[in-house]
Amino acid sequence: MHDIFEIEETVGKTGKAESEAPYLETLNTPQLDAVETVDGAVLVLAGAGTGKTRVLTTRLAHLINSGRAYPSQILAVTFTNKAALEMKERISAMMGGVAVEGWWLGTFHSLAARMLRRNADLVGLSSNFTILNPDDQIRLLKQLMEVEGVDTKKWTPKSCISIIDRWKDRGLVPSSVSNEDVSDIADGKMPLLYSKYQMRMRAINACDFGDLMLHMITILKNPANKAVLDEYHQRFKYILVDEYQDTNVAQYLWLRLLAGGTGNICCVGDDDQSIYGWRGAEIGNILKFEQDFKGAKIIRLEQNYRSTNNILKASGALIENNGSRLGKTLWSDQGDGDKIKIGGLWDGEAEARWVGEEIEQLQHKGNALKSMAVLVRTGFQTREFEERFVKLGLAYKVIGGARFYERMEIRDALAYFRVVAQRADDLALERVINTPKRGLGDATINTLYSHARRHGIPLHDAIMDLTQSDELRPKVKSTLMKLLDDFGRWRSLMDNMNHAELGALILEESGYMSMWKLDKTPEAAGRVENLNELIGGMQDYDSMPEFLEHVALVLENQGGGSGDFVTLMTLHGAKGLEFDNVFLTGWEEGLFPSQRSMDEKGTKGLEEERRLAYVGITRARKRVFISYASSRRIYGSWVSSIPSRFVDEIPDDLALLNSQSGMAAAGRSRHWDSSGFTPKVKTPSIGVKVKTDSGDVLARGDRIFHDKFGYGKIINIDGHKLDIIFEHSGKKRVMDSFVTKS
DNA sequence: AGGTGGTTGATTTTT
DNA sequence: TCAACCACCT
Repeated sequence: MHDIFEIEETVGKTGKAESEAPYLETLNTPQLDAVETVDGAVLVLAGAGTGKTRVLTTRLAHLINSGRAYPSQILAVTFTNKAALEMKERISAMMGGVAVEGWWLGTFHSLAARMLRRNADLVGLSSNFTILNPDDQIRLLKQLMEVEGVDTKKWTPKSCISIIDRWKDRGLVPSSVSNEDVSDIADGKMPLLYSKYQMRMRAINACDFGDLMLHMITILKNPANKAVLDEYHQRFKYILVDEYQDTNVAQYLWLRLLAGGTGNICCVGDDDQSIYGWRGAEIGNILKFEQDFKGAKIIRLEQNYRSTNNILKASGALIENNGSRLGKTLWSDQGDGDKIKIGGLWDGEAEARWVGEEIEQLQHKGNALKSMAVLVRTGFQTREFEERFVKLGLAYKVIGGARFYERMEIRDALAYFRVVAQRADDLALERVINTPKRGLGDATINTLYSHARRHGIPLHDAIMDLTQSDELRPKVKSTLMKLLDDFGRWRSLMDNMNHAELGALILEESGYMSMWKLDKTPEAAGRVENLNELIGGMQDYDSMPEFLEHVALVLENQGGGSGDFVTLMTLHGAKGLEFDNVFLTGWEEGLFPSQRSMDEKGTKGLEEERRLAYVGITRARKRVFISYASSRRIYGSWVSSIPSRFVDEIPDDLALLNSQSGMAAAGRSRHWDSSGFTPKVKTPSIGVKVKTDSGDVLARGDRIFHDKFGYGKIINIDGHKLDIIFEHSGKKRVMDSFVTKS
């Protein structure tokens, strides 16, 4: 499934294993130390390409082979399903094909869900609770915001749900949200909304991702549940954690509670690769590991088996600009290799052309397209490369984007299954109650919902109530009764019928399948195909609930397929992967490092951006190309920028620079042959001055004042529209009539 | 119920 | 620029 990528991993070579165990022989000294230091707390600081996964899997195998623990006594936690699968495969291969089913090896969320299903009653849930996706979360919160009279235009449900998510990431339940955490967002009603949200979730027997961790913490730290904690302490003799730098506070608390028994916990990670702070990851977890786990031992893996020394030195020089790090220095015995090529280009189009040319040259020298990746900071940047690659006839694939389980028809089908599996799943029921059309409009739904909320019961039960009364029109009433009847019948079939067959039956009997079969829009055929694929895929699971759990927790196998193509993706998406040739594009101040990160998080934001640059460089085995453009179209308007500070942080002696004539060069003395460039004739059409109705003449670079946004600087002029970077609210496009010269 | 025009606002993303 | 969303219309 991930045959196109060489997953992060390189094999150690120079082992001197004292033990007879053959799997230890290929490890180098620190790797061996990391595998054999089994007792107590251990932090393995594993730099990029130093054999992290190998250490983790070998350690797991070693614990079992040496008789220290049975597989069922080891808790091994990863961040993504891909990493968990990778570990399972390797372990299985290493141990002669043992079956790993039933082991406690999985993602934080899947393991916590497994625990929570056994103990759901302790937090007022039943064990068949639904796991909501972000879309459901937003819809639920939106309903509550409307009930509380919060303006959902001014404060979007999406941004409000992320506040709740961050609270959950920090392990905060509604009652522990403190005053400092309250802002004027949602009229200061966020704590109220949070607690209503949790109440409603309980009423519909549902959890969001954050709850999986949060509820388990609540259970484990409650003295009344000491027996539960004791049981886990007895069970788990050893704990292994991957990507520790990405854990949030809740995950840390969960780990610490579970490790409280034996104290044998081994975390592997790299503080320099912490790039998920914006979604709650707490780099402090790895930085203060020694304080958190008394007597902890830190082992550094610094020999890199992936990249050339030039690449390692460049990334090392860059990351040294960060303040708080544990610190390590990567080295390799593979020689210096090529210098980094830096290209300064006029605009995004020229940048895409340059990258295209370099790719073709590499190709002529015998490099396969799949050895190359073009990495961008933000999704929209891929477009210009795609256009260029299409022109050149270069095969490429964009990784990331819409996934199978996010397609509309798949979600609808899953919503039917969810209601069958768990009748209280309001959000699923709401989704399909009138799909296909059954003549149930907004008015009816609102009546049902207000009844449900008033009585604190799920929608499903509200429908049962109201179909016993005369509040609804007879037509509506009979439609609803028929629907409940259908769901009841499907539910009763669940135990006796094959779940895939049942799935097909539901889609037929509900009329959902025929809705698409009769649809004559161009995409309808594809949707029918997708639905059939969904039914087919269900066969791989043992039951309907197991299938739904998989869908809720497991991401799509992205980027599959074979063939030779250039990979295009974001820097975040590239973490954990490696390529011979890596193109790092759009290295401009404001874009990378992103202005928004710096505005919102200051130095912390900048340092995370720098770690992102570090991750980017260290993806490369042989060659790194970095490019920046002096102007580029962003959201329709031209933006000029200077080269990223990160470009300057690459030492001159490791890089060669060429920039298109007339451009300000980033570094001073680096030059490589300039024959590769054709000077660009056309310069982007950018206005420089405008006269406002009030008679002011505004020019690019002027400092201005805007009634709503305050002070800012004009970066571009397009007729009477100005692009301005405001000191407090970032870049905005405004009309000149609202602006005065300051 | 379905279509339309006007406004808005826009990273990074896994589970 | 462009897509998503909503209010309003047919």
